[in-house]
Amino acid sequence: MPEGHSIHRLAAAFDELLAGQRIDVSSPQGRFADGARVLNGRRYEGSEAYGKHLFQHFDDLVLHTHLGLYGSWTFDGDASFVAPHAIGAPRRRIGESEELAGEITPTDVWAPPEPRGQVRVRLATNHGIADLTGPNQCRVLSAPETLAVTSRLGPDPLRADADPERFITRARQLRRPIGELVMDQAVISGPGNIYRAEALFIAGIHPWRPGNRVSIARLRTLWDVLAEHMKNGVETGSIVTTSEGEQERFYVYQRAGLPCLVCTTPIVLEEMAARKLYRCPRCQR
DNA sequence: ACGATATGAGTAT
DNA sequence: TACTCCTATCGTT
Repeated sequence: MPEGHSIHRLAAAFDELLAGQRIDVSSPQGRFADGARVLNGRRYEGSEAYGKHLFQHFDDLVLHTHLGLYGSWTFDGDASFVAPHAIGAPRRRIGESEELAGEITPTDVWAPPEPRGQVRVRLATNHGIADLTGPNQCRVLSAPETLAVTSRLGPDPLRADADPERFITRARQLRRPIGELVMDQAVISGPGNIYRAEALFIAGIHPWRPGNRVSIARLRTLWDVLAEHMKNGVETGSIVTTSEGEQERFYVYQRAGLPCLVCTTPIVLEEMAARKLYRCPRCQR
């Protein structure tokens, strides 16, 4: 899935492609027919990403989506729609994986493609489309309802308004393992299973250590590591947490049984709160 | 044709 | 801790 960095990329992409325009909103699959009718023809005012939540403002109404484990947005359009992209090469898909958009010729006459698979929502202009499949949240909210959602989220390291002290204070109050707290969106919003594993490794923290037994200094380091790597994820569109020169993308994620890149001890795979947890038994204390 | 899996999270027990 | 939701993909029969 899309961790927080993907959602921030989406917000930027939508601002660039749709802001200020009237949008044709439909639900090819039909499961969002009512919402699509309400939003259809409204002006796109802007996007906001908060943790893994995306809020898209259509006049006074908000399309709130959450991609869950396997949701994704797929883009297609003519050169004016897809070509310029503030955050790197145009991507056809933002979700489980991103692919480079195919070759686009300015002279192409573009026509909207048939929806592929279960498209819950299609946002369309004359120049392009964005199709949403597999979200675990997709609904229309008022502004106050939007605030009610974000007010339950912990600070998002990718947001300028994030307060790391809120994360540190909360973590220090809880006895649950720090590995669980990093995945708890009420404690810190945006990180998912990959950033969890990798940041705890880089910060040298044992995932099962209770939050209230991780020092303030190490929690601050953990926040900084998360912020640094998630920002890199926003810029590049992919998660790579290893240092330059390293062949692997990850230190521990999906490396069960393989030698730790730092100390060669085999990486351990366990289960934590029904999710896979990877750690180095020697580097993380 | 199945079945397992996935970068998530709410609700029930 | 388990079940539920949502979908595509890849491996195995």
